Amino acid sequence: MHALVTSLSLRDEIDLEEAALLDGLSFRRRQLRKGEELVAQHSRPTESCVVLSGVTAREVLLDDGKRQITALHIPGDFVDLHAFLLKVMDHSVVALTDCEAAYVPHRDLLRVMERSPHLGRLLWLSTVVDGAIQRAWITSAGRRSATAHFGHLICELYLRLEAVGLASEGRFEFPVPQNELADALGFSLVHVNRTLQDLRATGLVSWKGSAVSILDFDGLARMSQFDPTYLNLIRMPR
Amino acid sequence: MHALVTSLSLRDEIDLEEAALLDGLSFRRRQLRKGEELVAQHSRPTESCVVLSGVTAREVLLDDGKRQITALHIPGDFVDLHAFLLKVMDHSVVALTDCEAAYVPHRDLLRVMERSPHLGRLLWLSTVVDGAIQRAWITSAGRRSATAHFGHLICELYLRLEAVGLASEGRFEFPVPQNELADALGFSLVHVNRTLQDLRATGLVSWKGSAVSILDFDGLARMSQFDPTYLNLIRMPR
DNA sequence: CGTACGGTTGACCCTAGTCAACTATAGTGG
DNA sequence: CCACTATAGTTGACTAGGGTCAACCGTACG
Repeated sequence: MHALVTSLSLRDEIDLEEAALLDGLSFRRRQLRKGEELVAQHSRPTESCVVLSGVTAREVLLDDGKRQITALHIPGDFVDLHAFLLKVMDHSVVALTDCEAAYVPHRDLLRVMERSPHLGRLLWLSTVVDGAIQRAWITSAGRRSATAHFGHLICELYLRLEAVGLASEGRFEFPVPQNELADALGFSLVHVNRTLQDLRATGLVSWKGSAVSILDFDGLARMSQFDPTYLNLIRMPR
Repeated sequence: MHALVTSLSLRDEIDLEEAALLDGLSFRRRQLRKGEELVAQHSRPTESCVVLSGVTAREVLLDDGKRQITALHIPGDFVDLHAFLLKVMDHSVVALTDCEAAYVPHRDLLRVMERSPHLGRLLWLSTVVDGAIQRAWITSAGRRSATAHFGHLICELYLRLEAVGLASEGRFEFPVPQNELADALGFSLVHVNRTLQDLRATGLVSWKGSAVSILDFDGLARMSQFDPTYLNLIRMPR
């Protein structure tokens, strides 16, 4: 599980011994096609899942057929560490693109945490950062204009993808249709389309197919009231 | 810190030795008047804060003066355990009513976690449950009608308050003005008022001043698509 | 060349925001 | 006891943002 070393070391130094512990974790690898479930709602996972490639989403399906995506996950993200403590999944995790995922047994995670309380804290941290992102989403949904909401998400995705080497110079690939963006933003499909046009019109963003390009990050961040603090992409002792 | 024993034992058995560890935690007690800050944005706390009485809120202030409340906290809740890992607060925590709070030094928490990995997991769990609640809020904001959104919040508050003995028989005290509810729900003040009138008209809820009464919990839960699973108010080995 | 999927547009309507006034209630000081 | 004030709640009128429906376009792929 070397992906975990990379991902956890985004936020704190990992020493050789710790890296060896993570590298030695046993896991099972799985390929998923777009639309497949990585983790099912109401299941009681005994392993937790790390995204290796592709984009995945946490989704809640309501009785009336509506869907809300509550988080987007990119390579390196631990997608259901919660289940380790919550035991029962209150939502499902699905692949928005073809994906590769690694499943690590909970008992192995437990062993790592016993041997290294520091790694335990870093795992904890990754769930806490998820929470911080969710707070930003709540704020966007409640109090930001549609363009600011969308722009905020683009800033967030860019920094997260850049941190794992999947974005640079303002550009990244994001092969997720407007349909799914709508469920992440809480918009209708039509409104996503129109808001995106507004964003293009500002000259801050270009988005063609799956090629996203931020033409003026500072400008986009300003108009979206985006402050990257919450992502905690800073290496410091934790 | 006996409040912690009560609160952590909502979700798992706590044995005598663990209870003694928690009871022995040193802390400083503080009284707060309505409107005062428990934890300031951008601060780097060296202690984490447990609510002993009153209602508190996590709030984000935007540049344009708008405010979003991203979480409500009630007695027993650990309000900024995150800061233990995030280091820098990306939001503030304020008292919505007069409050009492206990501040526990991080180094003492660390010691407890070293002596009892199980308690460490339960502390972790409390942040993970916060995350689950935030996901429910995102879903409400994005995909539920105004009445369902509000109703969902009422169900959530009731179960959380009931779990700590502050609600029973469908009734609880919630001395939080519509103004603040608006910032929690992402509504305008006027819309809170009108949505509350709609809720009253359904006959499911009565809300007079600070006296909230759920007249038909199942009915309210049904119309709000409320499923209590996410609150994890079940005692099981974690 | 047809089909499927994703993106785009227009027309219409409803939900919810804004502004502004007004009421109710509790607390305060004369 | 009665004004006076501050806070909370309520109402009406108007408007803007965003949802819904339905059609249409563009492009990749078999």
